[in-house]
Amino acid sequence: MRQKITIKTIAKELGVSTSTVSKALKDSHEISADTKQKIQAYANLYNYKPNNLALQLRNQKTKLIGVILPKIVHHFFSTIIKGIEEVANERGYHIMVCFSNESFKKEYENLRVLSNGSVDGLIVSIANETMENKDFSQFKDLVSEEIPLVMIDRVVSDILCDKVVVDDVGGGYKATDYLLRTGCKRIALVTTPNHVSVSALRRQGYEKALIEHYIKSDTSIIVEIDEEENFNDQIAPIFNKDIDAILAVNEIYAAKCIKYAKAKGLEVPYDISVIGFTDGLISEYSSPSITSVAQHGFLMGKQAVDMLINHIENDSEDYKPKRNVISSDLIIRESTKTSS
Amino acid sequence: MRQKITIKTIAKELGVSTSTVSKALKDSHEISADTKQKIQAYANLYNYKPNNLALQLRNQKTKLIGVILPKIVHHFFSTIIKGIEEVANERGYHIMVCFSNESFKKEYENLRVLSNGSVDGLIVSIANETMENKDFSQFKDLVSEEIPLVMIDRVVSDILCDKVVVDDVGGGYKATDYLLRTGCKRIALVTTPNHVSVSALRRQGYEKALIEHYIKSDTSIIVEIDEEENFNDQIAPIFNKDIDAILAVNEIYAAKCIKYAKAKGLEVPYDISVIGFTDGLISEYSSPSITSVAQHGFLMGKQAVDMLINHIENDSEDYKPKRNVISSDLIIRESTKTSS
DNA sequence: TGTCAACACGAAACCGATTTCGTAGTGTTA
DNA sequence: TAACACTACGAAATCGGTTTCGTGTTGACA
Repeated sequence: MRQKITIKTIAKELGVSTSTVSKALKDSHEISADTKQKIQAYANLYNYKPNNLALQLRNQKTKLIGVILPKIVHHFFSTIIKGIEEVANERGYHIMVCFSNESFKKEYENLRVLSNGSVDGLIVSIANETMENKDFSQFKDLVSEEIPLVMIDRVVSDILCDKVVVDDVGGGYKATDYLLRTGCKRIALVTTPNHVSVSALRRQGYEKALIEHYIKSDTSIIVEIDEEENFNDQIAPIFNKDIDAILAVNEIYAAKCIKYAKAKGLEVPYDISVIGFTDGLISEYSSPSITSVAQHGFLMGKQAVDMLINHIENDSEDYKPKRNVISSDLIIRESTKTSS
Repeated sequence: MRQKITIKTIAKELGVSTSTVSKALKDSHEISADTKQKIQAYANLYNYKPNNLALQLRNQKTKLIGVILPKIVHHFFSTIIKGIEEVANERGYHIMVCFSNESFKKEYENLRVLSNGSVDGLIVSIANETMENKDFSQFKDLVSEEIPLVMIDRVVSDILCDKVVVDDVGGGYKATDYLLRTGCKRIALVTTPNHVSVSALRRQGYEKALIEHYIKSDTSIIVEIDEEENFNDQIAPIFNKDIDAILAVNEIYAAKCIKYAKAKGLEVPYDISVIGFTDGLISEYSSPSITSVAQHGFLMGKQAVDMLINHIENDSEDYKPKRNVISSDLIIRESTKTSS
């Protein structure tokens, strides 16, 4: 990079001290109008910009927020980022984004680097691998170092920090309840293995709704997809079980189920209703469009960063962790019958 | 934040100088084994981490790359980010992500902040608004300040920096050519206003293919969507023009066209073929799945960051700008006939 | 004419590291 | 014993700003 112009350069060039330059650029009353004018003109001419690093070091704050998410090519997570970035910008912050790719090691590495003073606070959604091996020590370290932290979506309860979560139980409940109210009797559940905490919660909601309608949940129509490659082989069995509806824990599963049903000659929603989670582009634009549980990632991002910045800028000794729950709503489209 | 432990703390506590501590922590031969052991043990015990800001200021490099994109909730751009982040991490960098939301002002603001020494280099895809008003002065400033810059996807030719672009002309050509080869005769184009540079290029490819097949392009079957709200009203006219295929400049337009065609009782692809751009989730999971032009955003991100870091780490005086073109491929799915 | 306040500016400390250079103390050698 | 090398460490400069405090000059007032 070319020789940057600094306060020192200006001071030397104009034969004044660095303090004078600094004050003049801030329009301090201590400096005479003449000198100010001269310094400001010079600074403008040579396009002087104060070095951010120096300011950050001096002020002991970076106005930067670290964000660590499991993945990015995903509607829910990208809307979260959008929400975070929007509010962060409004409040004068920028964001550093990292991805764990669901890997414990990469998450650990990112946390390590970002907690070295690079950022004023962190927003994290935990990687699946970390959820499985249950090693949360690095998060506990953050808390004990008093680095402001907000956990979103995938959270663990014994870490004392702010949290924003989706009401996944409620979402599962609402979807299942809606299917039952529109006349469905046997609702299959297409989900992921249970260690994925959000799936487990959605399943709870599903089971809760069934119970309320006096229906026994039947594990033979619940599929836990382990490898996405042979998705169709894994869901095939439930189609022989007289089902008239499917609740899928994400929109890709929902779309795949619809495709499979069509291939089997079933018509959606007349022969079979389908509801997915994650109200993304697939749900909106496929045909039939898919009824789905919206999780409001945008709102989640906004709330998370608001809590974080409040924490950062509030230097009272003891901060009481808050927990926000974002309710999930059912967006009704063409893949379900209308309530009658 | 709690009182952080610094080199100074350690030095005072152990009664040595800061230089000794610094050297001991780097295992310098200048320090006796005894002293080293003592200092390292102390640092470990109190979980000392060197302050990143101080290091960045000292080393005059941040190991940070600024990324400014028009939007995030979009398959193409999110894959670009993924590509950038992956290679950046491999090479020891992190990324700061900002979004312009297609706004000139926000782009300008982001550029201003990031070029203050916060990052070692920038990757930018220009906002639509900037494309329209053609004010690229801030980019020229970056170049003259010798801040490494890579422009991706939406680029302007008279800025002397590295570039990575998609072969949009080729993509438009390949798609149109394929439609013609599979028996389509009248291919409508559903596009955006022409100032969006990528749309203009895709249209060039479309027209080139028509010419090669001795077909005159007919503006009555070309629609420039201006407001997405009444999309259907805008495309309705072309359906009365005997068309047997549609080339849409993005996957949302393609999906909406398919939906509209279905509603009109047309069957895809037997009555009408459809091809979109951006090979995202919609194309893959809707039914019928949509034949589309893949733009390889992942690859684009990887190449961009590679060029950028090469530039950053190569301090030879004159850097010659490079320009990579990523070829776009046709992914054939169910919304088009098979070639026979 | 002496006193004092206001003005305009500079010196120096500071943020947290790294690194160059200097030096006290010890041991070796002629 | 004088000269010298080596070990182990510290002082100080540096990165680029901000901020506190001190000070020389001026003018007003008694």
